[in-house]
Amino acid sequence: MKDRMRIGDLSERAGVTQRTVRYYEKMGLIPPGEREGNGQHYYTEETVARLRKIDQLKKLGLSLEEIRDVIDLYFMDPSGVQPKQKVLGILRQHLSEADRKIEGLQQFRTDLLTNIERFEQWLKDAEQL
Amino acid sequence: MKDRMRIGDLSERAGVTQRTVRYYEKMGLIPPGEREGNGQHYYTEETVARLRKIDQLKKLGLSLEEIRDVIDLYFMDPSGVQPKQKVLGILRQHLSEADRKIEGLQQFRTDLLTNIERFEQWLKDAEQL
DNA sequence: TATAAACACGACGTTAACGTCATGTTTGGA
DNA sequence: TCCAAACATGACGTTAACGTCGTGTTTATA
Repeated sequence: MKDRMRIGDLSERAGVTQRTVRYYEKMGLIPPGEREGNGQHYYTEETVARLRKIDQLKKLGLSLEEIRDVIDLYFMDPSGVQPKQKVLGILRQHLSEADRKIEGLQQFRTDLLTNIERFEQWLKDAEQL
Repeated sequence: MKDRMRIGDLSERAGVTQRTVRYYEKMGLIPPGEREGNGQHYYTEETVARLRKIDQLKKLGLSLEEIRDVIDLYFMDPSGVQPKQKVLGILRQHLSEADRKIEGLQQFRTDLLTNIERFEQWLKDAEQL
């Protein structure tokens, strides 16, 4: 609930390791948060949300690189104007890829069901002996 | 169309590299095919089909390990009886995982669409200036 | 039969996404 | 103030799924 966590609290609240936080930081997935001259990094509540969103997207099969391309849209403040038309393109691309994957998975699902049924039937038949 | 290809033809027809063939062979995804004492491996038409099916499943996000668990079902001859009840379990598990992934992807798709619309609207508004 | 093309096999290289030390500095509580 | 707990950083390790090289044997063709 604080807006000045160190990496320990952050990682615990987000459910990731400190190594992961540092890795994502270096990869540009989350903003860095150094403070003063001491060297320790301080993070805010939004970073927790970012880490959780990243985790969600990962579970959908997106790579960190892909996530880096879209993550900002989830935390866009309506003030950062720019040639972000590019982002739109990326989004559309991800959209059609998602469509492809969904279609493929549904086909796979159907195949699995068919196989299961065939298999059960075959087991039943074998029992008759 | 031959049933006695060597690795060159096989890999070309299946659209994979020879290294991939050897790797899959070692991983147990395709049956080995040595012949005589010479050392060269000979493959059949079915192996081409297997390689293509493996490629399809890969594109759905299955790992080689997962594929190894189900690939035989696609090429099961109705004669190999055994405690393959286990296979049924694996199939069911894959089924529910596929369901989860589909659901997630659809949510992701919806999110993307929302973001795209919001973004386009925002661009339009900004143009009004 | 002489060779180039094809094949076999071992070993090291590569990318992604971190894990796991090792070592040195900073912070927070008794 | 002192010291254990927390943090920073660098470096090497790990898994998956192959790529790439080097070297040595087999096959096919002129």
